[in-house]
Amino acid sequence: MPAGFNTADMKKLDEIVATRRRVKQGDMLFSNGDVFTSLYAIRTGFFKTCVSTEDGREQVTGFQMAGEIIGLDGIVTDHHSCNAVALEDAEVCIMPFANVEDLSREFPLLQRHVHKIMSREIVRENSVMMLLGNMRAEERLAAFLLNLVQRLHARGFSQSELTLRMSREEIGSYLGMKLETVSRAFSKFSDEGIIEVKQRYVRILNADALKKIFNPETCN
Amino acid sequence: MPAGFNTADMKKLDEIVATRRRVKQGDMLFSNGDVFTSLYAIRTGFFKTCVSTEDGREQVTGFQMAGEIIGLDGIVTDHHSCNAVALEDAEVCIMPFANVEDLSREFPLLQRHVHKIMSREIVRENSVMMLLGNMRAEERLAAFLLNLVQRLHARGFSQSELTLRMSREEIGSYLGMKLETVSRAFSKFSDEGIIEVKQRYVRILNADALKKIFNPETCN
DNA sequence: ATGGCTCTTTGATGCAAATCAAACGATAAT
DNA sequence: ATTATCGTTTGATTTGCATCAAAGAGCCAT
Repeated sequence: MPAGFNTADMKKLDEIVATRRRVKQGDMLFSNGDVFTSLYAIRTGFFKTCVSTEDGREQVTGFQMAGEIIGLDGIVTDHHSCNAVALEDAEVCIMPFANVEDLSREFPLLQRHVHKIMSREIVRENSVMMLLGNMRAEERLAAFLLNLVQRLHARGFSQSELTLRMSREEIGSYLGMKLETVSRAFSKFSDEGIIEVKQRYVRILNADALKKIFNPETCN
Repeated sequence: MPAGFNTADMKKLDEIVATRRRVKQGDMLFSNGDVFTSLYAIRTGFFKTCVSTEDGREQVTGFQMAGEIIGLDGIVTDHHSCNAVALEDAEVCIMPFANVEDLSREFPLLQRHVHKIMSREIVRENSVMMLLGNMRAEERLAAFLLNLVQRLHARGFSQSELTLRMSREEIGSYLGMKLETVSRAFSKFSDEGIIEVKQRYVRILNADALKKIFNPETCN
């Protein structure tokens, strides 16, 4: 929540975040076709969102962690168009969207906040399109790791160590590559001494090298 | 604009759409780094939006036509993160975002409308991610053509004929493939009698066949 | 018309990633 | 402990698309 509210305001704002829901690992918070009523703010845990075709192909559209908002896809049609799956036991705040809209009209700061969240998601997806459309396998994985660790660092975790919450297959689905290719890219980075990998544990030994792979120009 | 307003309201709402701007073919409406002040509603003409990396790779993130809104990317940072280029002479309504937000607080219907526009963009990008991550070249082109013609049809144009406003290279950039591959896919469809192509003119002869290519399951 | 653009098509070749396949490691169940 | 299961790694092979290359088509300016 953004700053700049007095205590009376805060009380009102707290209401939209009043009810919570626990989601067990592997369970869906919502799924394609569900009626949309609420946005969800992740309190703890880790989610993936994915869309799928009738013939069973699945595309992971994002990985979300504490503090991030999911469910925005449901606004346009009043129905969700993707699945949100907990990759570990999680807890979310349920924010009934009608309340969000009501309070947004009352509090310009909240309104602005909501708009920024949606815009941020649009911009994020733009850069995923760049990833999928223009980058090679290793560039994609480098970008993915840097993005993950940066978001974790912003939450107080290490900027060089992380434990992946998702499988190689899920990473591959997000990055538009097969699990074997993901695995090979991990091994390559490991061989080159850029990272240390042990299953889902990853330590970044040479962040600059990763950045250089992701974008050869920026870091000389 | 959504229905359901009285004339007094409409007058106010008209204000946010009061000023217009012409954009010549090839010119940019806004570009990466520009300060964000306004959304733009396309009145006439055709745009592409694209992001690019420092090393010059470009990804077209969308093609927009009359009635569609561009500029949403700028909200989150107050600066645009992509370029909007007119693919033909165009005219847009400038909608200062501060006004949009002010009036959204006053008119719930407008507020809802703005939210839906942003959500629609998120959902669209989700399906582009599916396209880029999971589909083969011909599936992508089939999906692209079907999407384009559907949007044109919704605007009163033919559901079987269209004139492309973008080059093979731009189509390729959007779909994550090279211009030669785009050209080959066009030729293949043409050889199979699914479409008729003459440069940028395309006539869809067998929409069902296109749908089947896009999604083998749905149409038996 | 003519030459000089740009865009498009088509062919030949190369390569990055997919696919196929098998072994390995970690975890959970008996 | 032993087996089964799932996720991961690694190797061999195939393939779809990229790349390289050149010719053709449309368009503009002179």
